[in-house]
Amino acid sequence: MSRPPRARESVLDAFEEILIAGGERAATMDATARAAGVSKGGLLYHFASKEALEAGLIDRLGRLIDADVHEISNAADGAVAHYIRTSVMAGDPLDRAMLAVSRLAQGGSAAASAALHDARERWAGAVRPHMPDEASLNVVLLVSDGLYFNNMLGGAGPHPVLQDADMDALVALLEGLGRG
Amino acid sequence: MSRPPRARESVLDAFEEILIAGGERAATMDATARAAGVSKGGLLYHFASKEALEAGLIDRLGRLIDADVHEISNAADGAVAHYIRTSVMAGDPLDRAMLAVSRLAQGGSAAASAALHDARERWAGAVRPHMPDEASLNVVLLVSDGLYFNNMLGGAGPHPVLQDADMDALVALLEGLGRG
DNA sequence: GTCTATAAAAAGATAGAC
DNA sequence: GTCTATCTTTTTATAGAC
Repeated sequence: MSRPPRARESVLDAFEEILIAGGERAATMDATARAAGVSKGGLLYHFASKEALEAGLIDRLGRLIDADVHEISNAADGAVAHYIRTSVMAGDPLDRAMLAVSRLAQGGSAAASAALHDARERWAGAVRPHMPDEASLNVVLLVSDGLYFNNMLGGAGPHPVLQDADMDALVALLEGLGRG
Repeated sequence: MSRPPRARESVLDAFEEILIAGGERAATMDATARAAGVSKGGLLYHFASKEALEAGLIDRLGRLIDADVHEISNAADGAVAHYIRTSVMAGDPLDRAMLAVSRLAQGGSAAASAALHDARERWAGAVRPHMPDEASLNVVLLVSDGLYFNNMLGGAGPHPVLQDADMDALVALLEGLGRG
């Protein structure tokens, strides 16, 4: 249980934010250092290379997924509802890490792709016990992926993909699938 | 009906390919020119800036979407089945353009994001007449988005998201939704 | 741990020859 | 239409002071 240095976490936060807002191209060491309020040299003390910086972010995602999978399995409102409703961005640490690591995956990072694949398998494991068959499970997983996809493409659209009422109807429909 | 110069199309093909394989960062003017077999100066004759190159690719996507929306509406195997089955990458020109423009959208290109939002709305328009309500329509759209999302994250996984049999079961389930 | 200074390579773009 | 040469800025990374 090593508590990571404050500056290190600030750098990771800044890197994450720039990846989300501007993509891999915008997320340079320089821009990250500036946003984190440290010098380039300061950043390089904590992360000796760009690759190390990316690895740090991927590690952070892994820790957040651990907590989330546990939460889904114990959700009071039901695993499916909880899983689907939290697939639309609320801006919490997991959402942000997912988005940022997705950007890295798009940039060709094999480690980032592997981390996302791994996350998806662990979510599948948490939801599977609540579904009658694999086809229904696939619908739930793919709808969640679809929500992430829309979040990922950014708020460029005039309105969110789903209104609150649409989300309620969607969850009801998917839970119907869950009851066989 | 202007037929675009061969070299221009080669440049667009190369840019698309590099975006898909390596992301926005890898898709430099230099790399694109090299892959297209022209010099940087040659590329810049056809596309005067990086922005113009991206706009060229977005235009290409728009033309392919036109054709696809028409095809979905007239699909012999049913709109839903056709839409869902073609959401998983076959490597055809539309798949490639979608993937490449998604990379640009991730990089913060507002034009790319707008083009993808527009495509989604047009697909919704083509599928809506075949669904009993908006909740069912949303499931179909989101499953399609989810399939694209998984394609987008690349073949890093040990196996595709869906086996053939899983796809058949998925389509059957979604068509059940379509029948109310 | 954090900084400045600097190197080495790569980026987008211009100019002008052919 | 396509090329080479060149300019400017940005990017990653190193070296070494504090």
